[in-house]
Amino acid sequence: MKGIFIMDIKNTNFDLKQTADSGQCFRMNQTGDNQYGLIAYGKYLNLIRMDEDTVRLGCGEEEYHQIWEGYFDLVYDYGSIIQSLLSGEDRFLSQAAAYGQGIRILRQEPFETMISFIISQNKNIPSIKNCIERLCERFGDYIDCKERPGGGYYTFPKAEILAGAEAGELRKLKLGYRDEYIIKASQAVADGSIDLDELSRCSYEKAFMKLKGIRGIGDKVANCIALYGLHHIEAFPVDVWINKAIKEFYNGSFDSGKYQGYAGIVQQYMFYYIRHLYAKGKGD
DNA sequence: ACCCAGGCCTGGA
DNA sequence: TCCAGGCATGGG
Repeated sequence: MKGIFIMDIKNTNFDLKQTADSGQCFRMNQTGDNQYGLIAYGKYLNLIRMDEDTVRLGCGEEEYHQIWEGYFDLVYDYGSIIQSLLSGEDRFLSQAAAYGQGIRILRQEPFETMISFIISQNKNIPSIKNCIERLCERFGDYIDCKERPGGGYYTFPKAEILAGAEAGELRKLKLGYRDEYIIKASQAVADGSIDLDELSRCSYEKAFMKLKGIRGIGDKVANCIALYGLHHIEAFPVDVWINKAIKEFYNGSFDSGKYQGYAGIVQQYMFYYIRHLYAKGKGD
């Protein structure tokens, strides 16, 4: 009844490298040539780039439809958005869209997204990844795994677990001053005073305000959680890189309202492209 | 040693 | 409303 545990996905706008390097997720890593491994929703998924527009997922059909099709937003048509950007008059955006046309906006677990982006503040991406792995090793569940190079892995911790963690324990994981932010946010989720599933169903504006009520979550982090965890694709996170792009290519002001309803996708192309423009010493 | 990182909070103009 | 400084720590 399970069938073969391989799913080939045909999609012209699904690039593993671009998605893994897009800064949305911190547990999708390259494991070989054209090969990536992802830990999410308590599972490990192997992904292989087969050719231009084919990705092979190491999962069965049931798991695919239950988790990964939504996770990678594969039913959504990114092609038409890219086409409109390519034919638009904004030169920077058309180049950005052309460069990052394989990026997808992920539907990550809301709680993991919330904690991950609380950690992200004032850190670079490699450092964020290291912190998250340490957090998972210390507070997540160990899962035995044969498909994964390196064997078993740790799931992202549950809110109830982190809610009961001690600040000192988190400090040992090099989370710095974010320790109390993480504990308080986890407690809010665990005791029900914030309902992340409800926030994914309500409006972006309401979700944004509710998230900002949590200590350690400001405009930028709230928008990241809204976009990558709650799939409010109108959210437009502004970080140091987006600011760089706005300063350099838009004379200091950019109106994301021109892309009503999908500004977050536009933001993602901008982020990925501006980082590429500034990248030094790394061929690609 | 130095500077910056997918920022946020507080306090003072 | 806007800005400066502090924050805990690792990566480059």
